[in-house]
Amino acid sequence: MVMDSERRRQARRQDRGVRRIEAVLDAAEAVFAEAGYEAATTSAIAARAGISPGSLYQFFGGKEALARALGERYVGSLRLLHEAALATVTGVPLETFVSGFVDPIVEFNRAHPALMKLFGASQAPPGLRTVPVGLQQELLDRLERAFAARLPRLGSKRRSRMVIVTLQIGLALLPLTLDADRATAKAFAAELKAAICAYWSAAGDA
Amino acid sequence: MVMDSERRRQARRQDRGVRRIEAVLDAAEAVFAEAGYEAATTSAIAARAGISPGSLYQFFGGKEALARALGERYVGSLRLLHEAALATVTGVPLETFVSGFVDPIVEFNRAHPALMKLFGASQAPPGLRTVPVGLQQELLDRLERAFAARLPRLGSKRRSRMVIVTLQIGLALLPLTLDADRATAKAFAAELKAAICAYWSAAGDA
Amino acid sequence: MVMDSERRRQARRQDRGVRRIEAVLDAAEAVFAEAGYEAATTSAIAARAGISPGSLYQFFGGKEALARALGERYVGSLRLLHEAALATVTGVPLETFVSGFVDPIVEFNRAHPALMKLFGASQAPPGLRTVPVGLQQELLDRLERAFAARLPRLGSKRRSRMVIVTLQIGLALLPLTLDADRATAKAFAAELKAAICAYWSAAGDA
Amino acid sequence: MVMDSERRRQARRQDRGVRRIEAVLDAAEAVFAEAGYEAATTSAIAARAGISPGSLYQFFGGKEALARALGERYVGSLRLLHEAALATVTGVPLETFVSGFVDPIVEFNRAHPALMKLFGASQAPPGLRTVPVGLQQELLDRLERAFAARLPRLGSKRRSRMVIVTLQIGLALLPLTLDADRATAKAFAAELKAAICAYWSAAGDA
DNA sequence: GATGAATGAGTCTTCATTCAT
DNA sequence: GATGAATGAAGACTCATTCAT
Repeated sequence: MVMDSERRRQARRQDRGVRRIEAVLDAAEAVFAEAGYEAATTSAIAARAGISPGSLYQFFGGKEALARALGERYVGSLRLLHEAALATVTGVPLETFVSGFVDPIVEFNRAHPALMKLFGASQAPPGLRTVPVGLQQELLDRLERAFAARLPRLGSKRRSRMVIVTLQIGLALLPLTLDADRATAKAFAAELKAAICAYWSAAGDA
Repeated sequence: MVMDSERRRQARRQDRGVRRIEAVLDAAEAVFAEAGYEAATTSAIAARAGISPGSLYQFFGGKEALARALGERYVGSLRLLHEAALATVTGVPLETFVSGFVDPIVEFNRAHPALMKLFGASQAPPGLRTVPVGLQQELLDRLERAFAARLPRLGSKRRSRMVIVTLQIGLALLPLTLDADRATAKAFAAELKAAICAYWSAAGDA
Repeated sequence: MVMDSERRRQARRQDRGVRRIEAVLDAAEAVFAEAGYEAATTSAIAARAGISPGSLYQFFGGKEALARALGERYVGSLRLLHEAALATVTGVPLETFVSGFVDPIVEFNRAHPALMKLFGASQAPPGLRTVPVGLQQELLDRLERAFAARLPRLGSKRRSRMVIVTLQIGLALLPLTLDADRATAKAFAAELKAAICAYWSAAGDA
Repeated sequence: MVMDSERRRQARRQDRGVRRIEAVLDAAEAVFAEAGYEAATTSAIAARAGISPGSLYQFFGGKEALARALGERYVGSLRLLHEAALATVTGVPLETFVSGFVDPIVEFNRAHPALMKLFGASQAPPGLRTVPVGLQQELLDRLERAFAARLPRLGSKRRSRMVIVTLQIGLALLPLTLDADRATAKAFAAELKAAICAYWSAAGDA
C-alpha cells in the first residue's frame, strides 16, 4: 500500500519531469526560431520556460544538447507524420500521392519554424548535424520504399538520388510556403507539388 | 621622372592594398564557410589573412562589413556569370538552356562555399540581407526575361513564381553538387538539371 | 512558518545584494578617484570590489551607469548634508552661516575624492552631466533661498549669479582643503570661508 | 659664402621645423579642447596638423609629451601676459590692479580652451601635473611679489596662501566667463573681480 | 531538486606606437 | 625626414556554465 502511493508519487514526479522537459523544449523551439542557434541564449530559453538557468542543466547538458533534443523531438513527430502520410502508396495518382506527404510537412513546418532555422539546408552549427541526418534518413527510407512500390522499374541508385533531391526541393521551398500572405503561400505550395510531380513523372516516363 | 616614380610607387601601394583586401576577403570567405557568420571570429579571419586584428579594421568596418563586402564581391562575379550564361536564350533545347546557367552556378558555388553559408535560404543575420537580395534579384530578373522569351504564353505571375522556385531548387541542390566524390556530385548536378527541365516542361505543356 | 524562513532568506539575499552594490560603488569611487573616469577600467573596479567583471554587469549596465549611480549616491548624501547645514539661515553672523555649509561639504569631499574628479568643473564625460547638474542645482536653490533671507535687498539676478560664483569658489578650493598636511588643509579651509564671507559682505554693503 | 647659403638653408629648415611644431601644437590644442586628454587621439591631432601619425613622433615622444609641450607653450605665453599685466603694481586702486591681471587671463583662456580642459583644477591625467605647476608657480610668484608691494604688512605665509586661493578662484570662474552669451560672460567676469577685490580688501583691513 | 548570483573565458573593437618604404 | 600601413596590447561587454544556498 505504501509502495503503491510511493509508486504513484514517483510516477507523478516523472510526469512532472516530462512535462517540464517538454516545456523547456517548447521554449527552446521558440527562442531558436526567433534568434537562430547562435544568437539564442540559454537564459532566454530558461526564462521562457519559466525556470532558472541552473535548472536547464538538470535536464540538458547544455545549449547544443538542447538543440539536439529538439531535433529528436522533431524526429518523433515527423515519424508519425510519415507513417500516416505514406500509408497509401499505390493505386493513387501521383498528384495525390505527392500531396499526401508534402502537405503535412508544409503544415508541420509552418507550426515549427525552428526546424528549418536550426536544421535547414547547411546552416546547422558544426557539431549539430547528427540528429537531422537521422531525421532525414527515416523520411528518405520511407520515401524510397514508397517510390520503389510506385516505380519498380527505376534503378535503385537513381531512385535513391531522386528521393534525396525531392527532399531537398521540399526543404528549399518550405520557407516560401510559410512566409508572406496566405495566398502566396498556397501558390508556392502548389508549385512545390508541381515541381516534384514533374520530376518524378519525367523519371517514370524515361 | 620624379613624378613617374612617385606614381609608380603609389600604384604599387594601391596594388598591394587591393591584393591585401582580396586576401582578407579570401580569408573571410574561408572562415565564414567553415564556421558560419556568427561563429566566425574576426581574429580567426585576421590570422588566416596573415594580418593583425587591428589591420582588419583598416580595410573593413567590422565583421558585418566584411560579410557585406564578400557579398558584393560575389555579386560582381555572378553578374559576369549570368551575362555569359544567359546570352543565348532561344533556339536551343531546354536541356541546353538550363545547363547553360546551372552549370556555371554550380561551379561557382563549388569554389565559394561561403556563398550559401552566408546568404543561403534564410540564415543571413538581420542586417545582412541587402546584398544577396540584390544578388538574387538580378539573377531572377535575368531568368525571368529569358523564360519570357522561351515561354511567352505563360502567365507573368506564374512565371515569376516559377523563376523563384527554380532558383530555390538550384540553391537547395547546390550542396549536393559540391559534397561527396566527384561522381556523386555529377549525378546530382544531372538530377538538378532534370528537375528544372521537368518543372518547366510541365509548365510549358500546360 | 515556512513563509517566514522563506521571507527571511529573501531578505538576507536582498541585503547581500544591497551590500554588494554598495561595495561595487565603493570600489568604483576609489578607482575613479585615482584614475579619473576615462582611465578607470571596469576590470579594475570589479577586482577592487572582489567580484568578476561579469558580475559588475549584473548590477550596473556598464561604466557609465556606474558613474551615474555613484553620482546619485552623492546626491542622496549631499541632500542630507544641505538640509542639516542650511537649517538655520538667519540670526547668525555671516561667518557662522558660511561655516555651516562650507565645513560639511569640505568634510564630505575629503571623504569622497571621486566626487570632484568625476563631476568637478567641466570634466564629466558627455553623457554624464545629468546627475551632478541636479546635484548642484539643488544646492544652488537652497543657497539662493538662504541668501534671499539674509540679504533681501539684493537683486535676484545678481544673487543668482553670486550663488553660482560661491559654489564655484567652493569647488575650486576644495582640492586645497583636501591635499597636503592637515594644518595646510585647515588653513585653506579658513581662506575659503574668508573669501566667501568677504564676497557676500561686500555685496551686502553695496 | 657657401657657409652663408648653408646657414640660411639650415635656418630656413629650422624655421620650417619650428613652424611645423607650432602647427602640431595648434592641432593638439584644438583636439584636446574638443575631446579632452583621454579621448583625444594622436591620429586626429596628426590629421589636423596635416601630417602623418608617424611624423608626430619625430617631434614629440608621444601623446603625453604633446600635452606637456602644450603646457610649456602656455607657460611662455602667460609669462608675457604677466609681465605686462603686473608691471604697474602700486599707486593704483585695487580694482584697477585686479582687473589688470584678471582681464588678460580671462581673454587668454577664452582663446585657449584646452588650457583649462587639460590642466584645470584636478583633472589632469596622473603623469601630467608637472608643467602647469610650473606654469602656475611663475604666476604665483609674480602675484606674490605684487601683493607684497601692495600689502607689505600681511604675513608672508598668509599672503602665499591668498595668492594661491586667488589663482584658484580665477581658474574656477574662468569657465563662467567663457560660456554663454556675451552679457552673461561679462557679468561673471565682473563677479570674479568683485570676489577677488573683496577677498584682498578684507585681508588688508585685518 | 531548484535557484540565480557568480564566474571568466572569449568577442569585437580601438588606438598609441613602430617601421619598412 | 616623411609616410601611413601594420601592429598588438588592452578595454568594454556577453553568456554558457557552475555551485553555494
